[in-house]
Amino acid sequence: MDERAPTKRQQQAAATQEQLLAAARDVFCERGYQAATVGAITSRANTAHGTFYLYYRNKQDAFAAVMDSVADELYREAEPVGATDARDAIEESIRGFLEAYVRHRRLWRSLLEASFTNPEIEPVWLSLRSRFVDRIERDLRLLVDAGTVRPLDAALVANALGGMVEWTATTQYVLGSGSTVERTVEETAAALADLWFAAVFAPAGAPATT
Amino acid sequence: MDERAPTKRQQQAAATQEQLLAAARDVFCERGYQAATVGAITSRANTAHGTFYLYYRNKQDAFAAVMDSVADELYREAEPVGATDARDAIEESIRGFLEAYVRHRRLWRSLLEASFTNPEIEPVWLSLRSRFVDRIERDLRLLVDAGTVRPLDAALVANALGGMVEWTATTQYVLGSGSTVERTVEETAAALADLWFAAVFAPAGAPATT
Amino acid sequence: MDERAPTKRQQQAAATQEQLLAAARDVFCERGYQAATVGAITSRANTAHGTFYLYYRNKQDAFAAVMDSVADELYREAEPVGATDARDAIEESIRGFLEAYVRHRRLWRSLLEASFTNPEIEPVWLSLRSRFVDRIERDLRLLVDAGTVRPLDAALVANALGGMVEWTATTQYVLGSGSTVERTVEETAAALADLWFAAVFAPAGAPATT
Amino acid sequence: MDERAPTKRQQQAAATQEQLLAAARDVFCERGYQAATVGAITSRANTAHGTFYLYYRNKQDAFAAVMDSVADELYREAEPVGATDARDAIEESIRGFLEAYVRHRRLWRSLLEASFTNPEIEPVWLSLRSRFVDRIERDLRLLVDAGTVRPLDAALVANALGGMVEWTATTQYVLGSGSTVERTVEETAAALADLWFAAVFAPAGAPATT
DNA sequence: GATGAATGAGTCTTCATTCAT
DNA sequence: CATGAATGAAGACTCATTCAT
Repeated sequence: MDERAPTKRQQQAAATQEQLLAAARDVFCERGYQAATVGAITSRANTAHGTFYLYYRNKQDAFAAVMDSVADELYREAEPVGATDARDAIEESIRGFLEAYVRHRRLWRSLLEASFTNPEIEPVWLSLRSRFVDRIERDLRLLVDAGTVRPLDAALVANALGGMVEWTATTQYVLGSGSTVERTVEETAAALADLWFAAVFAPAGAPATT
Repeated sequence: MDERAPTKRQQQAAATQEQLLAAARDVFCERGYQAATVGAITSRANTAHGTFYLYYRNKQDAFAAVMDSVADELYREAEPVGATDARDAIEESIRGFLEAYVRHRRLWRSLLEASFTNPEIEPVWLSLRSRFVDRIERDLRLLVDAGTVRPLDAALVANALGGMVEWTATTQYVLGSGSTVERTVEETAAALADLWFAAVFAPAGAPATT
Repeated sequence: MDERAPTKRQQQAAATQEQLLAAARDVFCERGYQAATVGAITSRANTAHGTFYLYYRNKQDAFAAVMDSVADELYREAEPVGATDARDAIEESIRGFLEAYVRHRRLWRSLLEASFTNPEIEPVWLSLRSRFVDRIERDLRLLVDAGTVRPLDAALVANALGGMVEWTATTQYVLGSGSTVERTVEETAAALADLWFAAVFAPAGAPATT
Repeated sequence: MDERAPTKRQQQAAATQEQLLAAARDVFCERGYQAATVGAITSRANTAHGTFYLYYRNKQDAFAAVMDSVADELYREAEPVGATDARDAIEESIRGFLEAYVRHRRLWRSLLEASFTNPEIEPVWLSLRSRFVDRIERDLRLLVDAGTVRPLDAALVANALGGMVEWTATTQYVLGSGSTVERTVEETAAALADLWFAAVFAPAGAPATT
């Protein structure tokens, strides 16, 4: 009976929730987590204040919902399809990530803010992050198992290299404008890919110690 | 009049300021930035509430003072004296950094929180960070100029490698316990040094593309 | 049209109202008056929120209905049938009252709470109470008219003695556990009957002034 | 140093607290417990909203303070000095109590309301009440020990007789005007004293059972 | 220099009630 | 009859900052 018929009321309700979600995303982008208020969200969504609490338990809950709704975009996995070359695949992948990151920089900033401010948000962030890191780890493991690269602590290395990219993006594109290195996404992707490739595909033996 | 011999009052004042600074450090460690209150600081310092404002303009200012007072410890530069080997020098340097980082993890967390929450704190963090990154950049530049390593965008690479270490430390030691990779400082330092060395000292030509 | 034969809809409606009433009783018992919410009642009754307002004007109204529905149980009049002895009759009556009181202590508590909080409930409580007090008054009046006891202000005395029993029950069985006197219902009934009997059947003349 | 000199600031602080206490008493009288708001209290006290929280943890705390400050008046112990006659002493005592009760009827009502609404207030009420009941119990025990009256369960009887007076006062003077018996304090005191005296000083043996 | 009393803006959250469907 | 989405008023509490003493 309730299978196939989104009642008019259900539609309206869904629309309301949608409005709230969109409003929340906007407000979190503009103000960050702390400075965002439920009032700002509802007034932008053109709903009554109390309506917010019909759909979200509290600000935190709404924030988690927002992050969830953009998770795919945030860590668009830029699957390096068709790249015949490992190095190109890496660069392409990094560039895709950086582009997605830049596109949502405000939201990223809010997520980091929320995670550091509010311990209950941390898991949200970590799970988002692990989608990215886990894929790296998996790929590394394959390379190691195939003997293509020297033995590596896959989990640690994935976290380190993923962190390198993530943190470079953060320092360059999220934090205080121009406070650090200023490079285009292209340049940055190329340089990071270079480092990444060199780090992973280095010859096994203790490298020549200059 | 204020040349020689600190007046008794001046001594008193210095002592008071010292108490406030110590109290502030403790409180920021325990509660983080947002959750820290001026009241908590003054009551731990055994001073009146208003006294705080004699020495610091506001919470932010006190936080900056705290971070400044521990800056050297935070980024102890573990100058790899006597290391004859580049690889050893890198590992030693990274280990020193990680150790300092772990020792002050609470304060680091507060600093990150404060930076993301409060734009005015960002410069404090960036300047702290640049003490570390700048040294890396300088060293890289020497290597590049000497032709020891392939040409590199020193600023970008320094930021990336520094970020790799910093962010690995953050995810492993600062964030929600056990949420990610768990390795000892030793293990982590070794793995990071390996990556770092490989990344920097890779042969110049486009490496063999698997 | 609505003479005979309750329509199916009417039966449905009656059932719904019954569910709401039962749910309301449970919720008032568990939470008291203030803390009870319409939402808690409807969700326990498995009805929509709005349905509540089809049958009750508001929370107050539902509460009155609940109290009305249990009125007989609350002040079960333990008509002391067959008691040949006045004293026994009194004790039996008191015991019956205390037992009923204890059985419904939660609801009593709610009623008192509601009466003190909400002036409109007072009449509900007073009318419930008067069922009890009025019977005492009537009996007293009979005794006075028959010359069996000394002249008494029947209304006042009935209120006083009734209140003695009622309030003893409240302090012993309704309020904060163990905060006052702790006696079994038996013991309490016996002692109260003793006082009651002595108070009513005292010799007329100014009693011996010790 | 802080022995004998109420600083000007301390005086002002004390005055502020005094204003808040008086304002709170007024507001609780007028609106009852639930309906009283911190805002109403501070605006009547001509202080900022936050000032309230300098002196009281919350509404409950302020209420307890109010009740404490009028405790003596509430249960003025009308020590029946110079009464040569037990009966007169009882009546005088009861009258004193009723007068105090009537004088503060609004506050009593609030206290009952608060006790039933708010479990944490119960102890406040019970301790106030016990000042009254305990004295009765003590006196009863003396009479029993002296053999002047028949053996009685002093605690229970004190609670019952005290409750009789208290509850008569409540029903007659506190609850909905004119809803029950209407008698002057004089009349009520006389009747209650009569009952009390008869109940306590009844002859030991099971009295003639009509 | 130090004190600490006073300020008051700012936000979340609950819930009785209504009404379009 | 029943539903349940939407409303919006109402209030408690915190805390950075000031300033008279």
